Amino acid sequence: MQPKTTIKDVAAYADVSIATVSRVLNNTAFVVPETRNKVNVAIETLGFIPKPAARMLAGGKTQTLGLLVPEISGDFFVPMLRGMEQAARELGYDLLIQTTAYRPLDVNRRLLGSHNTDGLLLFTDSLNDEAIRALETTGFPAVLLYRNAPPGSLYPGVTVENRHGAYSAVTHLVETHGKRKILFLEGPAGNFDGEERKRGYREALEAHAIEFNRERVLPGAFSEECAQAAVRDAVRKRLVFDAVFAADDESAMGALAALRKEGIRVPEDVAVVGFDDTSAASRSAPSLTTVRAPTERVGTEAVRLLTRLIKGKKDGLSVELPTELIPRESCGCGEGPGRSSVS
Amino acid sequence: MQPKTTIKDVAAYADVSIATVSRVLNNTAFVVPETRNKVNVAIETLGFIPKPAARMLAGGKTQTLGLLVPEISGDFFVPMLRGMEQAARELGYDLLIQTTAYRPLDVNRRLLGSHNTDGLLLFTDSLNDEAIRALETTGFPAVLLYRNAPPGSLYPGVTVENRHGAYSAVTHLVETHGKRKILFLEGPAGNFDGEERKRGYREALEAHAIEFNRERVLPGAFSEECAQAAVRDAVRKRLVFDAVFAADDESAMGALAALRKEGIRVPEDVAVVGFDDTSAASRSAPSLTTVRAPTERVGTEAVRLLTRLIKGKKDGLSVELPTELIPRESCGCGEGPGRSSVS
DNA sequence: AGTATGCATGAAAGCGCTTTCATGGTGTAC
DNA sequence: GTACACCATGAAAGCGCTTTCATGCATACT
Repeated sequence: MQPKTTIKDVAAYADVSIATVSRVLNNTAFVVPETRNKVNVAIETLGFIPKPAARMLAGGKTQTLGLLVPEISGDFFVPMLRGMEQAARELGYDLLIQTTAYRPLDVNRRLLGSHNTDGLLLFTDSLNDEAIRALETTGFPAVLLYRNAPPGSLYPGVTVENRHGAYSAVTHLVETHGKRKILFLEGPAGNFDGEERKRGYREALEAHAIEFNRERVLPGAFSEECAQAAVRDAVRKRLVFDAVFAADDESAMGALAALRKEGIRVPEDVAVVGFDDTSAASRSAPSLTTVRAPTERVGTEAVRLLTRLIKGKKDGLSVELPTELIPRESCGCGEGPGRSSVS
Repeated sequence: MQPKTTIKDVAAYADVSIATVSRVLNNTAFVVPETRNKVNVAIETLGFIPKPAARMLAGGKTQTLGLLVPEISGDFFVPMLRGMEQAARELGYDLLIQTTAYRPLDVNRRLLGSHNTDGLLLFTDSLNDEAIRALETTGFPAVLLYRNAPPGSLYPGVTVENRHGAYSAVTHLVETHGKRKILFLEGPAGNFDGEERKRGYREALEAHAIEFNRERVLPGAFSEECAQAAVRDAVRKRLVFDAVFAADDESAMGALAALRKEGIRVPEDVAVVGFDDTSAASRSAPSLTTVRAPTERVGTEAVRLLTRLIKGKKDGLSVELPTELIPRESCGCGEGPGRSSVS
């Protein structure tokens, strides 16, 4: 790739005007096959690659999608990103990653201004409701990940069946394993997924005529440390429970760790169920029963939706992807060697 | 942010020429404080943000760094990316992510062409030696991650002390735990880190007068599944060993799983040590003794190096970051409750 | 044959910015 | 008082591409 091949060179080589080259490049108008051929040969020979910056300046599009996340962390980040990258590539877009961690308000300026993405993927809590609404008034395309639009916004969202997933997890604990004193490790305050999962938990209790007990709701904050501390305290306070349903796998891992350290057997004494099915879930000992969320698909769907929005297709409705309970050892389902071989 | 504020508007508002606006924007020439002030006020008032595309077209720089990875996966990806993102942001660059998975050869074209990054972060095996050399002949700035430059290339690389880390891990197994029949789960063929770690393993054996035994080198491929299968086979083939040193944590996790399933106790019967200290290492049961690699710093250092290269500073020498052995339960060091509470 | 219609192509005007070069107004020196 | 620098600023030329708009040729119609 010669650094300096421009559309002019191609035009000269093919003996046509730059307009024609542009036309075959973008397929924006009919070009006689013969001419088209000459141009293609020239492009190939010269190894010409259109400069996106110029393209963008002239045309207005960047072919770049911005991903906004509060911080880069968590086991589900990798599959989600993988899904996005793949979809973006297939659709001819690039992916720009930015964290909002240190400039939560300044975002519009920086992102829309500074890099001119064609659209934004807004991860959960990357932007607050107000910022989202503000963004929408500018008419900028965006889709929300793992949350729905705030009141007053029409941005589509890509979510997973949180309530259904939580509902089936709790139902499984009750119906299959006869548990009735189920702790819930909730998510960070205000987090969409967390709230929905909690709702599913409550609905399942209700459906089985189990009274909801505030004391059984502990902070998990989607954090292993936090969950671990909470469960440890619960044990030491002699809180009685026979199962733990965590709002996410990280919390579930924390619960597992706390219980182990307190000498409580899982799943014999206490069953544990998580949510997400991160890669760690199947690895732990005991392996973690959890609700599988199609994380990678969330990424691809979000990108698809966004690109449609960008193209002006207003069919971009919110998507809710299915979740599924994956029974493993930690609830008592796993047949595997599990801990038996360990002892 | 009005979508259509341009430098012209600012110039008009401040009653100066666009050249002057550009000058205060970029601080490229002295501007009388009074004028500068007028301009700044105009910029502020109008909420003006220079368009990067135009900037780039005119000036030549994109302020964007490209990250090339073969595929998005693995526990270490998140911290590395976090490090990069942070450094990039601090230095005023954006991060563009691309996988080479489906177009391993086409890269130059697509990446350099299609998005005009100012420089490239090349992850391990994202590009083969030839492609790297080819890239270098174009004079394009790049730095290598987790590998050194191939012969004939002068690109700087950011690596970790693989040999030292491996050496100390094996030494620990030998000296502290009296192990002498140590299996090695090697990395993918040709992988830089893997090769270096293997070298460290061999050197440590040699230093302790333990004969190197080809049979004790098993494929791990940085993959949990692969490692698990390899260890399982080894056990079933009645291969004798008292420790496993895995070239990375994923493999180590595979080993842990295989041993557990085969009814072999860790660390009593067999000690296991990994490499990387991914987040999963401290979570597993037993927790994994491993060599900590400063993954996040690899990201930040790489970005720093790259931006220097871009600025033409030739001081960009390769960096090797320190590693450190983290003793936990899986080698027999952990004091924690570990598996005792489980049984 | 003469005019109308269609259509592939070329010429040229930007897109928004950076940067060179020209300009005119000071300040200094003779 | 004239001459020479010096320097802040403006005018204008691109950067490489897309996209009207105009053009000219070939075909179709009366």
